Amino acid sequence: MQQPDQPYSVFDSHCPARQFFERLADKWTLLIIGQLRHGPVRFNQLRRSVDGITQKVLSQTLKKLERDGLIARQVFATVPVTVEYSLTGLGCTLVETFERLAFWAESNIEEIIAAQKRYDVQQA
Amino acid sequence: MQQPDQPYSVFDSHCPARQFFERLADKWTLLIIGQLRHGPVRFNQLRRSVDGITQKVLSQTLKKLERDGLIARQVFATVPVTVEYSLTGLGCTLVETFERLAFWAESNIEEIIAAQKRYDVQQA
DNA sequence: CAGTATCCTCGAGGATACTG
DNA sequence: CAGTATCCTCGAGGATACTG
Repeated sequence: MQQPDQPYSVFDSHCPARQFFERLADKWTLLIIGQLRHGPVRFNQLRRSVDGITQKVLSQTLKKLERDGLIARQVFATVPVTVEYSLTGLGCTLVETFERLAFWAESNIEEIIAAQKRYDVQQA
Repeated sequence: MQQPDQPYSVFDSHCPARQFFERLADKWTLLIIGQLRHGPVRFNQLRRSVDGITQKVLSQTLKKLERDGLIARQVFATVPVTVEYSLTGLGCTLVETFERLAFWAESNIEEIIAAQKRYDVQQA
């Protein structure tokens, strides 16, 4: 028996976990998950709150996330129609990871900018 | 005073933290950070262990990470020359985040694949 | 060994217009 | 409101050859 408890590795490009890891590490996936962390949000609300995303890309990303079982899509028969997106149980388990990453980025950005300046001076 | 403790948000596209968040969420950055988590690694070792990465992209990504102050580059005057990459203190604080993300992907990939199958059947 | 230099592909994603 | 349809740009990143 070889590694019965961990058959999947994000370092192996043929591994399904790696495929999904690359999906997580895309421009919008985690930001959308993050916006849903406090409850359901409508399509255009999402579009406004995730600064810079276009309709098409938001629509595509939501569809992929729904397919992965991370978010749920619920349609309300109002006029005009309303659609709410929310996290599934699986999606919820990912939120903490998003929060850590976001918190890290927001906390350490100043130190990173300082490092970049040092580096650029050294190169010049 | 408005939000003195949290001037940066990853949801704002003009914010430096968002810029860096997008950098974190790229195809290779976190995988490289992850490979360095047990100590220094040489260039070609990295290339072999991060499955699928090319020389050029590895080189580019390492340079960016060094500029950000997340990794350190040390040259040894052997013949031929040897170069070791290692995490800085700042880089180390990011490793835990990588590990959580990798662990999440490896743990939940089967549930995700099952959700995808259900979705595809429903659509057909 | 640890890269750089060149050329090139290809698909993510932006812009814009339209719709049930 | 919540999308779809089309067209198009542009740059990440792959392939290959070369080098101190």
